[in-house]
Amino acid sequence: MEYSVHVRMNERLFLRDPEGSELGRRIVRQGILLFDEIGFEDATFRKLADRMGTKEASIYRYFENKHRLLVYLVAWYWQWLDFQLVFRTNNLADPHEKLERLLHLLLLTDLENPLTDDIDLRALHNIVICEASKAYLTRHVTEDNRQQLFKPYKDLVGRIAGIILELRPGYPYARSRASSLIETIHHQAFFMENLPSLTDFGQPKDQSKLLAFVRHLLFSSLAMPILD
Amino acid sequence: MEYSVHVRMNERLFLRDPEGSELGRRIVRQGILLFDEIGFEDATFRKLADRMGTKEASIYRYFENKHRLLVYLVAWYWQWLDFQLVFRTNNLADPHEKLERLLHLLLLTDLENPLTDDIDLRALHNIVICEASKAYLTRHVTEDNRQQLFKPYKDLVGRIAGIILELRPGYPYARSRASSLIETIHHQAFFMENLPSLTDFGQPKDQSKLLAFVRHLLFSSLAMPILD
DNA sequence: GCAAGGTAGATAGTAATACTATCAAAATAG
DNA sequence: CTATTTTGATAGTATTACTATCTACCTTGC
Repeated sequence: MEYSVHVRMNERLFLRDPEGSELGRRIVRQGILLFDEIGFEDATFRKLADRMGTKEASIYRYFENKHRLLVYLVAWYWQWLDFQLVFRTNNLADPHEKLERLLHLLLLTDLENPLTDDIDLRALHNIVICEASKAYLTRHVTEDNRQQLFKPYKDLVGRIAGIILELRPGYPYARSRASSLIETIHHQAFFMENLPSLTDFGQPKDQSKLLAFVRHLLFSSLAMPILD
Repeated sequence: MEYSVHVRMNERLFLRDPEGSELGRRIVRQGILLFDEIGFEDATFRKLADRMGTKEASIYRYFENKHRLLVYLVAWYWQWLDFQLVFRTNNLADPHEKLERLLHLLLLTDLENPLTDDIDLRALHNIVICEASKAYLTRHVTEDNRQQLFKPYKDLVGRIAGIILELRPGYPYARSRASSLIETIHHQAFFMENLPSLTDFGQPKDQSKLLAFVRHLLFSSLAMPILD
């Protein structure tokens, strides 16, 4: 039995819903591959159109600009991750175990089907690591935020914060702990790959050592009492 | 008595040493103000030239491009911070106290002279928070890294890792702990300002609560034993 | 089978960006 | 005071990031 979990996206993320047409779906899927291959900065709608055998103008009918496409992809990823988290921690009682599952999800270690809905999750994960912060590190964060473009990220952070509070009721930094956990994992993964001397996970790149680091970091902060 | 601590920069960061001429110094100082005011993306060498009353071509004689200027500014900041760290922890014996000083430095809380060498440190600190990651989140990280452009950052991380190991000999993640500390502080500072629901430091923006969070995060991870 | 409405393809064009080149004027160094 | 370097001024190119328009096509509704 196959489940098709359709992720309904915020309408302000696009001009025309890309999941509503074949061309739109190809823009999203090929966009992921292009961003992954040549990076966000070097990507242009012209290059994407060429690779797809369509025209620049057609892509502009779906997305206002390249930045909005990035925000869309990243938002999709956070919604996917949030769903995965709910699904995989569904009938677990122990919040410790839930957070353990979360760590594996964030590192994308045990991924059964690398293609979901024809979306290349490894490529998308890479984009999130390398480019996601460019989605909010702009002058128009405030306006984008007002349009709810970052809601999926906030929802995920909220859900993680909830689990943190299950494990440690009264912990006063649940949201900050959640957002910093996500960002730290991605940063360290990027550094491990590109600037390994900023980490302790030198060659050979040791995903499991990175996991051990963030696990220790997370659980030690949740175990230690707060003294003021 | 005045000290002029001249920071000698890696020669690959520029085409002509900006500290070697009046025009060069103005490019750096006005560049900081421009990046701070309108952001890295919207800044151009033309706008910088206009604001300085000089010409685009003159700036290109100092810096290959806008990205290199950013890398220069960020590298300058890390060298400044590294010096400050050495200076302010000079005759301290207690590594705990050293790390405490570091936290204050990273947050730029107690800054006696906001202008060092005519460089606006508050503006530069802001740039580091909002734009520094764009210095390495590019396709040419590896090449830039080979040219030692990130050495100041690595040196700082190495020094912090050293203090961490004083406090906690044998801690296996000293470098990752150092780099994640820096990144976490900057991320949380950015979120507090722009996406406060990702933090627990809502309005009114509470710098001291952020400090309390990272302090707890840092020292709990260094206090907790590692179980494998 | 056909009209109406919408989607995509194709071409063109504009303003801004990210540079490069050149030459003369001005500053400075020996 | 001359030689060299630095800056100013102007110009030009390729690319980017769009916007506009028109035609072909493809539904679907009747």
